Amino acid sequence: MTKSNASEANGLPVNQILDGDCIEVMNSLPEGSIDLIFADPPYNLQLKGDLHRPDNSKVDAVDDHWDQFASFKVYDDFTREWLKAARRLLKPDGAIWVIGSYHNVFRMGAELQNQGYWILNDVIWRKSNPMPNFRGKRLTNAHETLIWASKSEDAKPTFNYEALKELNEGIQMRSDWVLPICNGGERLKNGDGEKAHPTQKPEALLHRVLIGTTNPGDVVLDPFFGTGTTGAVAKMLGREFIGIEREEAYRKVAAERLSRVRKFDREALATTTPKRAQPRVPFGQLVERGMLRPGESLISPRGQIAKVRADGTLISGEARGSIHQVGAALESAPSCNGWTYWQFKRDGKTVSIDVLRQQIRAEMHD
Amino acid sequence: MTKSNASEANGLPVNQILDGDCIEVMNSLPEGSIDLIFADPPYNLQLKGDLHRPDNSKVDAVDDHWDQFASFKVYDDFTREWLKAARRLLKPDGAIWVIGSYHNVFRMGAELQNQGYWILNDVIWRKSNPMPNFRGKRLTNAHETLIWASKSEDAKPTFNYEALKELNEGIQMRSDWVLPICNGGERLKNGDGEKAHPTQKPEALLHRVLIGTTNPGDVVLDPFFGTGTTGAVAKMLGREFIGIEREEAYRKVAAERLSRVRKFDREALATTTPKRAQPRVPFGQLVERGMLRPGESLISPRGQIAKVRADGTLISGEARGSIHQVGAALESAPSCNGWTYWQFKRDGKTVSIDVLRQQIRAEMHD
DNA sequence: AGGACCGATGAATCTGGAC
DNA sequence: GGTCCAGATTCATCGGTCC
Repeated sequence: MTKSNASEANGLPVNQILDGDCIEVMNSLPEGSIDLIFADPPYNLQLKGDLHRPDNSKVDAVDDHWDQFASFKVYDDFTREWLKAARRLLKPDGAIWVIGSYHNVFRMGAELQNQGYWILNDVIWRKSNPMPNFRGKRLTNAHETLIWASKSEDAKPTFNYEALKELNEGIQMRSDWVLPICNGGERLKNGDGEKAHPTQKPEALLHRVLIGTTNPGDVVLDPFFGTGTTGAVAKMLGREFIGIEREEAYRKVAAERLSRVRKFDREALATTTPKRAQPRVPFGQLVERGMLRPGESLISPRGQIAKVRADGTLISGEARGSIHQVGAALESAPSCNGWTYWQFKRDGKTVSIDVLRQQIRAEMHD
Repeated sequence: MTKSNASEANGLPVNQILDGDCIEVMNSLPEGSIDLIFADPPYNLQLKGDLHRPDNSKVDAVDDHWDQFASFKVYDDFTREWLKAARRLLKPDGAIWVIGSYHNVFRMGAELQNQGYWILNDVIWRKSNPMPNFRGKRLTNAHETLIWASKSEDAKPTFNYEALKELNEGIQMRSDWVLPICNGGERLKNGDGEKAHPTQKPEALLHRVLIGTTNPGDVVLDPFFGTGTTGAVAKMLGREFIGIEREEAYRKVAAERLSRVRKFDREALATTTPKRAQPRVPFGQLVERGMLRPGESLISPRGQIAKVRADGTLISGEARGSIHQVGAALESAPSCNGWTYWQFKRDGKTVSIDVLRQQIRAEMHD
């Protein structure tokens, strides 16, 4: 194992690049310990003879006379085993991202579903500068597909909705992401000036994945580490990473790369707080604290009146109950957010009751 | 069989809507007789409860009986059978298009490969106006996936490279297609003014498919005909169609629609594409792409400093939010164009962040 | 006539914490 | 584990009405 920055957290070898077959190494790590897995597995079986069975025996069918069905079988066996090992490692609310092209992504997607993973979204990385199709026999292959899945249907995976919305300038993030391919200064070269890895992923892609589906301190595993883009972005963003890579040349490039990466400071890593994370304020507290008086009138958007009662419930005609229940009753709606629905009068002006909730929350920060 | 426009070509019931189960009907047609199949099968959506918009209106979901399958096993059996029947019908150089979402497309793609179909491209239909994710729990589901495959690896499928290039303003057509969903006047309604079919596809999508991968006079089969978009566009473009549809209500709507369709003149095919507006660039993309670093300082015209956060928001004193919001806060102004307001330092010089936006836009034109 | 405003709606695996 | 209920959540487009 390469342990230049060796450290341990909860028995996990975090911030290291582990040497070996990804399935074996994953099976050696403790069950239910990983928050997120990002996997960019190989699929170019014809050109790369580096695919091995779980028992490490060499696969002949791949570089032998090309037999589509035999090779799909081999690829499916490989996919099944590493996805199984990955699922064992995930915490119950953990999640996985896989990336691929039409050569392999359908097989990965089907196997994810077969194993009980629950697909949350498929995401299209739309390349702003793809390689053209020179022979004019196909469409320009201008995208790759990612699949984001939780460990099971009833899991509660991390999703930083607000942070992604901010990244997209206030509009909810879509399932198609326009990002350039990795080239220029970001593209790692070996000593001969050749690209160090054929499929190095752009850091921007991992930035979006990690901002959106992990929190600072989370442990992110990449079983096909390559040049370590996942590790580099994880380190910048204050996440822990574990990389697995069997090729020494890639481990070396990745380790050197990681040594140059610096973590962003804490303030920069803070992202927009979701409203759901803010402390709950019972409406009754406004009455207890005298911000609203029992008997005082609240006004609906359509001018209907409800009276505040001493226990923090409302009464309006036949309807009585919480601010939400009475609002829903007046609107004949299945639900209603009473905080944004009701207003009251102060000094001749009409004010939302949510202003009072914000006052209480502001005090709680002191 | 509905044979209002009954005709025969090479023993094929062309330009008709056939009644019945698509597998049985396909098996009754002659082997090796079809040039192109376009298939929009049930997606096997698995919806639980109702979904309401934030304004409390209810989403009219796809809950039709024909979209219900008991298990992946049942869906896979169905997929295997209709793809097998489809492959028997194709001419040796014929091709197939299938469309789906992440619920079913991985299973279709894997089965296509298993049966010996050869995938030519996967194509992303990027919806310009998708339905948002109302609960903020996922990414906006903003695309669907099509797979274009030939009958076998050594086939020579029709591909009208030049025609697609023309459709794309002289640039090689990519594998991601931006098209609006089908609504407005094109969306077929039933007598009650409700949508006639829950998943009617836009004609523009079929236009591109048929222009790109068929020739005039080709026979196009759609085994899940629905409201007959495939037939309508085929007729307009001078292709023959065969539709199979087991729901009488859909057959009726489709037949009526087809009776109104007229074949285009050749000139009518030429369309002028309006100049696109400048693409919107989210500020967060500058951060994801490393053009600005989390923690880096931006400078206002009056020398005030704001720090960039990892989600593309700024923080300056008490103010936090988008580049526009923080700029407006510092100026006590109702609004502010952050792009022209903020600057940063590079190599000792002060540069407007708008320069970075222009860089990104320049790349997007490639 | 034209612009502002409002309501409707689209293939969706769409909540979470307390008790 | 089930039940209850607070309360958080939307973008682009079309078509109709109002000013």
